[in-house]
Amino acid sequence: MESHEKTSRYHHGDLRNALLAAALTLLEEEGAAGLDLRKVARRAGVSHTAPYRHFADKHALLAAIAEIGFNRLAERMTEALTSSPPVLEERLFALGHAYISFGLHHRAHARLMFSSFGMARAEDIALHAAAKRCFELLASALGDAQANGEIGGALQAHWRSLWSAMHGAMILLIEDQMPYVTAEADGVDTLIRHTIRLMLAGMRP
Amino acid sequence: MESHEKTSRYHHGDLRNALLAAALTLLEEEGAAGLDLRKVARRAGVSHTAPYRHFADKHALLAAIAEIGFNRLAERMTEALTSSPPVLEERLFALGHAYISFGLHHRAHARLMFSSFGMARAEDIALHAAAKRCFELLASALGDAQANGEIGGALQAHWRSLWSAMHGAMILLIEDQMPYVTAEADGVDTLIRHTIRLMLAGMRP
DNA sequence: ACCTGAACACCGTTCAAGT
DNA sequence: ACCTGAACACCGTTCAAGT
Repeated sequence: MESHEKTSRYHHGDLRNALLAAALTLLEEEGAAGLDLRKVARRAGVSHTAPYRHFADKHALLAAIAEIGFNRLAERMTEALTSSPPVLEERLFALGHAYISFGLHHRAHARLMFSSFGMARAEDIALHAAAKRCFELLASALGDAQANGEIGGALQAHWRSLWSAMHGAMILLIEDQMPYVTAEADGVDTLIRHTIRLMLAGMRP
Repeated sequence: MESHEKTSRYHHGDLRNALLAAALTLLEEEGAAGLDLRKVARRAGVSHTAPYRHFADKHALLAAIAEIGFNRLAERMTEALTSSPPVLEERLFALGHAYISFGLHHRAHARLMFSSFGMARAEDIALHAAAKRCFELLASALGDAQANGEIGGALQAHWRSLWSAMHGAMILLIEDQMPYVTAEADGVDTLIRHTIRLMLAGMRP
């Protein structure tokens, strides 16, 4: 009945969020290897068993971290879209750039998001929804373009191909496996734009 | 001086290879999670410290496994190329198909190969060379086509874009993150072919 | 309702010691 | 030259117990 409990607060304050924040910090600082449950708990100032009040197991913590990542990525992609000129190639470039630079700036987080701690996906509805929002931004950009008559053909097929290309570029760059392209913006932007141009050529009606 | 020691054999027989074989079996059977050094040693019938005679640490064992993977992948891609009609689209499809179906048939192995236990790459010359052979097959297919006048533009840029797309498709399929495309051959082949056609359209001189 | 401490079954790695 | 056993410093997870 009292209003001082509007957000769920525990002894600690809000341990669930404190744990997530600690985990995100560890991910930035030490990469995926640094992300163990005991270290996260230590960082949040609680015993190593406290997290089990808030997450069923380590997997559940990772899923929550991944969900946060997809929400942030969707934000970046939405921002990129609104501040881009209303030209198809530029819109796709903005989306691709947001996608890939998110990955390059948060490597461990991106790896975690796109690591199928797999079937978790089907069960974790919130995680699934967050991920879906990201790739639907790309789908709707293509959908608009098709409505305008700028591109023809099978929308879903186009979208899958383009997304594959953006995702592959991101992963190869993150893992340092794209030969002769360092993570510097110039080479990355060139790769994104070239890829989009190649594919748009095939999508013209 | 004697000839009975042409291949290095130990008490065990050839523990190094026995360990690699055990690791590959575990990878198939249990995925990356099953690949711990003690389990590998147990499977090979030696104590859990014996592997350290042959691999500096777990990382080194993983790198050797990755190298085997790239060698096998290069084989599959080479075979695909030789048994494909001498038409550019078909040659690229054969390469993409070999690449992606390797990944789908050996998910844990592929994940490991393309997980940058990263800077290891720069140091491990054999691993680096094995990986390079794979993506040079794609580069030379495009190079031939350009020599024939079938495609124009910047060869390296084309190659990076196409490889990104093939890689992204493989990863998304492996991780079950390509919505509405199951791992069944039909949907996968359609995706590969569509992607190649889109890009080839942009490469025409 | 939320958290702790001891405990269990594991890891990777090191190091003296065995043959 | 090749392998073993005990040991160390860790994990994730469970469970009785505390407030």
